[in-house]
Amino acid sequence: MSDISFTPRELDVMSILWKHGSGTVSEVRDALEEELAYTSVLSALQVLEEKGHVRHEPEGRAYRYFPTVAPEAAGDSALARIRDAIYQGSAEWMFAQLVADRKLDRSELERMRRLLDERLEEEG
Amino acid sequence: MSDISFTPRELDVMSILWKHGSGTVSEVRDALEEELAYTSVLSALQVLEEKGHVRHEPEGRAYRYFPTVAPEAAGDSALARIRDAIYQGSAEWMFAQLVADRKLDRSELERMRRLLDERLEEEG
DNA sequence: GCTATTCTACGGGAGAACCCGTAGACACAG
DNA sequence: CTGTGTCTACGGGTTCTCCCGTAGAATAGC
Repeated sequence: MSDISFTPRELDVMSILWKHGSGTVSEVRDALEEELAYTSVLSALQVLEEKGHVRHEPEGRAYRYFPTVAPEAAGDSALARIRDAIYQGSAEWMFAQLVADRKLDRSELERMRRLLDERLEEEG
Repeated sequence: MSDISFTPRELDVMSILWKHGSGTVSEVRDALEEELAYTSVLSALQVLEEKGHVRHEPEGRAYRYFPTVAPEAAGDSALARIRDAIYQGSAEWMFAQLVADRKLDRSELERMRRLLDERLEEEG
């Protein structure tokens, strides 16, 4: 499996691109929580492009950047890493942690159960 | 909440300590997949200690290192980070990814549902 | 006692990550 | 034409990460 991973700052930037679908340097910069210099954000995007996680198209005088990696792919990678390293390979244990979160309300939990039921059905 | 995070190598080391409860430099070194020099492993542990993720006790001539952070705490941090950055804050979406994993067998899925049911009960 | 082995402490080098300033291209306003 | 503003390219400085060699202390073996 392609191992997709990001540095903390790269993840910040990718998160914004995933959220908005795409972004120019200025848009990413504005969406970023921390205030970085324009060129810092540009650098981050150029590095991400070098690594193949992002591509760009000219738009007017500027570039518009698009993610080339789906969040699901990045998520799979990240979750597998956590499962193996922190939960010793136990998806169930990780799941238990997830479900233990007090912030989850009843409707969310019910939708989760529904997802699980559907998954169990297709399992046969 | 305290934001716990590890570099890739640090995570390798912590994973071993969590798995075995504790470890000397040699033990960690032996358990590591990649073959590192003895002093490389020592360095990693010393850095982890500096950061407060690990402590040590003398044992015979050597030091025995103990994690000071529970895997659950690290897991919570890591999962929250993934949820917010990759799944745009949606625990449900992340959950769907988790459950979609084809490698999960029926009994695992059923135990997950049981956990979910218990959680729903205590939700009232 | 003497040697070999097994530790830790220390320091440093290579490379990645991170951040930014400057230079130059381009467009637009006046 | 002449600023003024916005954009990318480029390069460099700083810090972190990662890895390891050497030095020296302590122990074990003989």
